[in-house]
Amino acid sequence: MDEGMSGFCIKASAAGCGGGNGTGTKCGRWNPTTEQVKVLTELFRSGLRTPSTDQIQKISTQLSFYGKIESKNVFYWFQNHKARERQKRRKVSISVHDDHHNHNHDLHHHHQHKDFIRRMDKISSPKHFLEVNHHHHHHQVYDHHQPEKVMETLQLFPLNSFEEYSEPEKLMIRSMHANHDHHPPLDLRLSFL
Amino acid sequence: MDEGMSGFCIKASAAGCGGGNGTGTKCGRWNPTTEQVKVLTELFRSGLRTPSTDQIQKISTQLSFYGKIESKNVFYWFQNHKARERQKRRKVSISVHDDHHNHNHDLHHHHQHKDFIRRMDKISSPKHFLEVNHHHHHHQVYDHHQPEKVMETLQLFPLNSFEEYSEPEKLMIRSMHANHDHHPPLDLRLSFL
DNA sequence: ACGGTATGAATGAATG
DNA sequence: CATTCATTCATACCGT
Repeated sequence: MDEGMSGFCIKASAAGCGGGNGTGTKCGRWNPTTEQVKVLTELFRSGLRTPSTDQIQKISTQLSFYGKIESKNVFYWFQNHKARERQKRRKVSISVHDDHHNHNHDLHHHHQHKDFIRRMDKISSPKHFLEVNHHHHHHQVYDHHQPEKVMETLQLFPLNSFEEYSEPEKLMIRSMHANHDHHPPLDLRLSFL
Repeated sequence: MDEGMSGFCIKASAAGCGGGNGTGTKCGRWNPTTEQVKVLTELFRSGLRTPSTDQIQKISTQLSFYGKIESKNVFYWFQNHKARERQKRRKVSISVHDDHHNHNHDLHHHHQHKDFIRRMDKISSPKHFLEVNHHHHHHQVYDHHQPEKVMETLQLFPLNSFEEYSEPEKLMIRSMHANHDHHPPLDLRLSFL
């Protein structure tokens, strides 16, 4: 897995890194070698989560033996790894329960995939509050319109209201949910917000 | 990383993966049904761009009626959809009708709000040897569990003196631990078990 | 069979 | 530390 799964992500795009590092590494973005990842992972597994500046420097120095690397890469690596690890731990696998799933009332379209039942526990989704953006013009022009409330209420199937329910799973939902917008009962369909 | 890939179901023996369905659907990757895509697209169209965790879970639960799906799929779907839309939008916007006036938009939203980020400054480049000379008390920066001993002090490589000059790169935007009179307990040599 | 394209998944890099 | 953006990798799928 991880890098081990293949270990060929070495993309040598000779795009003038100018760096002058003889390794012909791509400059755009650090591409860790398998060895580097291995070591980093090992350190992480050992319990290191937020290395100090000194540690970061040392680590990157050592890792530079395997290829181009900068301290900030190490820094980011740990940040990301930690964050994603946690994120992963907080997934709620819901579709594992096969109640009456014979959902084949689909229309006769092209190809229909019957791939099911498999417990691929992986990361899940991040959480955040409603970020009904405030039209702050960033350097991007997306998020054109965030409807105040996406009221679609796409009632497509026998909705199962599971508002604040937490299955006996390991819902690690550390709810930072301060207060949802005082949603009274909230009909919980596909109408969010 | 551990969280890297998912447990691919390369061996669709009898577990999930459809168990020899005629379509030979591979389990490795979520393949949304047309209904799922339809709903997702509808939601997107209605303005939803970055669903919160709650929303993601609700959506995926609802969509599971149509077939196997997990929260992460929904998460990724929105991420990708948003990103690609932006990317496409960008391609079209590039040089498209720049009001031939060359607006001198001198000011950009360049955040020069960096102030106390100097710590990462030096981090940008690997230093010489590891100068493990600092003594200090213990102040673990490790999150929770800190293996009493994480070090094996396994010298992997010849501690070369690699001096990578740091280019005028941005400095890390982040204040590392303010005072570090004390250095981490680790004696920082790369080590792994 | 390929080759291109659409898109799911992963992750480096930021920013607040 | 949480969340988001961008880029890339890996596949599924479709056309020729």
